[in-house]
Amino acid sequence: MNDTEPPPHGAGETEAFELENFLPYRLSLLTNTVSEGIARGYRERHDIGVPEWRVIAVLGRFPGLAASEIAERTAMDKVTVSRAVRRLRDNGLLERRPDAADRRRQRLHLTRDGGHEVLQHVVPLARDYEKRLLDALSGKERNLLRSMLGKLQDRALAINQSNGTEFQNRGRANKKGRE
Amino acid sequence: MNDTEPPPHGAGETEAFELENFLPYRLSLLTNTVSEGIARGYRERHDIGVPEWRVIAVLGRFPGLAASEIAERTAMDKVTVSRAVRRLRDNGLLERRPDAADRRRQRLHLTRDGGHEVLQHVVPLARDYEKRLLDALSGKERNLLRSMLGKLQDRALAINQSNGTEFQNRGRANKKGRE
DNA sequence: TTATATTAGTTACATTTGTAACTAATTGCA
DNA sequence: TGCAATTAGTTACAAATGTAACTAATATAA
Repeated sequence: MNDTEPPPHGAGETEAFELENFLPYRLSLLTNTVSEGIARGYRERHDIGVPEWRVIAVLGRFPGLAASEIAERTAMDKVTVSRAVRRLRDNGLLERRPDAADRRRQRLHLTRDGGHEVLQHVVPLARDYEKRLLDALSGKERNLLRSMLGKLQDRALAINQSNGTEFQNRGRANKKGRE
Repeated sequence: MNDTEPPPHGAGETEAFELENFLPYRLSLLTNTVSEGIARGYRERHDIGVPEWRVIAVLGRFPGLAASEIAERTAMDKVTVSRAVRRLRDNGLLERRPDAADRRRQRLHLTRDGGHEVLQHVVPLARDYEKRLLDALSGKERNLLRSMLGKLQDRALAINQSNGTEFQNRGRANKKGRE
């Protein structure tokens, strides 16, 4: 009905680049689908987004981290963390405690009736989603997937570093060290 | 130096949720790293972003698609496509031709000296990045990866549909069909 | 010490992105 | 026909995000 068949391959054309089979594109699709699916479990109920969820998750495991340490661990940049922390504080999900040794630094803790409650509600949802997702794979595949994702992540970082002048997927929190 | 060891496992705590081993988180990290790495190849040189690149890639393979059809094929929503098309037009990378049969619709084509040029420059970059990335895996792993990503994508869509009322990862272009 | 550089965290501004509402054209059907 | 529902695409507004600039505190070293 429309002239939508693959192209006549005129002259010296770039031969058929298939976006739908392009790994980065497929990764992006999958990530979006999965993130959306999980976010739906907490977004409205708890009025938080992905950055807030990550902060909560990390603080659940490592209470007392400072914002900059969260940024390091979550690969979010410090502004994103700062904003997430503010929202969480505004909603009573976490509190700050001044660091005795360094007055720039604020140690962060989930509140018992706020952050911990959310954590205990969301963690099972997240785990359940992950489990249901991984049920699409065999046990052998699951192991291989983890291993491959690790290799790909390492490689991607290596490529990016070898390419551009310098780059950090927020692997380090701050924009220091440049030139 | 800081009190950052895993928690004392107090009372009925949610036991150690490890964000860094959570599949959706790892997918998100990898996607961001890869997207950034590729985008650096065209962002500044051609003044386009990911949505524009996708539109160009799809039009390279399927010349004459309308914006709504691009939205279907790329899983972007129609507003994103509309904006990308406008920018590309503003920069002379593509042109519209009215559809004879349906005057709402505009058939889109890359310009020979604009869009095609970008396409022919960026496609090799993209392919090269993908190749370098996949070099981290064995041939067997590469095949398995593709197959697993397919299974996971299908499963994720299935989960999302079974969960929320309704959902489409822009798998369909418009927000029709709702109630 | 005291000047300089670094770090933690926030604020300001510009861009991007999503949702909803809108216009114009087409389709369905009474 | 002709009127309601649908579709293509755009616009308007709000929320999210990134970059740079900033304040305050600490570390470095002359």
